[in-house]
Amino acid sequence: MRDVQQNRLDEWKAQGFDPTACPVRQVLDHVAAKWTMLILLELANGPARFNALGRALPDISKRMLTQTLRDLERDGLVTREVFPTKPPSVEYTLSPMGQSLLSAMDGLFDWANDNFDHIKQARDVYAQG
Amino acid sequence: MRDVQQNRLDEWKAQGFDPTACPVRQVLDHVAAKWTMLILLELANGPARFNALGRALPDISKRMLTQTLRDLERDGLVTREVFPTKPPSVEYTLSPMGQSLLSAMDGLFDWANDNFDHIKQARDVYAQG
DNA sequence: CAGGATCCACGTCGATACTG
DNA sequence: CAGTATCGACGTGGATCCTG
Repeated sequence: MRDVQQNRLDEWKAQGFDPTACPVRQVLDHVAAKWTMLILLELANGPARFNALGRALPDISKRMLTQTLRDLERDGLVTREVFPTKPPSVEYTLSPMGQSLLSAMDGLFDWANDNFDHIKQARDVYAQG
Repeated sequence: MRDVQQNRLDEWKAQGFDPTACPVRQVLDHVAAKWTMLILLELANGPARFNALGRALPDISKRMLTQTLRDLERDGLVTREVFPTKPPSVEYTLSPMGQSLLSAMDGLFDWANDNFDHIKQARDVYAQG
């Protein structure tokens, strides 16, 4: 609430504290990134090549697949290996850290499957009222 | 990968299956929503009023606070109660389902705190190579 | 096969001003 | 206090075309 609490925000910034630097927010942003988790889940089945991932996620564009894989590689969640065949083939593998992230997400996945019906119900009720 | 796998996507759609309707994706979108989790975490400390939440999250705008709270209420994760005082006061409370979502997120929160340093390291390494 | 580059439509979000 | 309404900036992502 910038208009009400600009003061506090400014204090934080003056002290070199950036609320957007919070680890939880950073990881949440990652999780939020629309494709990251789907790709990680796919790689949980084993290493896969670029187009194989594309086939597994029919509604992703090449652009986004490339970009998301770069981000994941950059953050050490996925390993990229190029094989000098012709035409070239590239294999993506879940890193140990990527695996541990998926493990940490398990609770959330289960929750999603268990509670989505409740959410839909809540939405219906809300739509009435 | 629309150009490569448009066929498969079309098949799915023809069968009435919408990949974006996947519970996991829906919940992930929710988690992604930049402010939802921060608000839920804040409400974990107990019920809070509109401006109290704003004070706790200095860099949220009134617009986003309102909108996010509406979404949470709509999905049954948060309860909204109006007290007819003057000026009016509104209290937001975590619902049981909201609490269970937070519990399901615990693993992820812990992971974020434990592994964020590793991610930063990976980024540094990547920035070099 | 595995991308890189470019263009553009769209949705999200912040800032601002106003209300019961 | 707790919002609503409106506008404009910005980022994200899809479509398309090109390359080693």
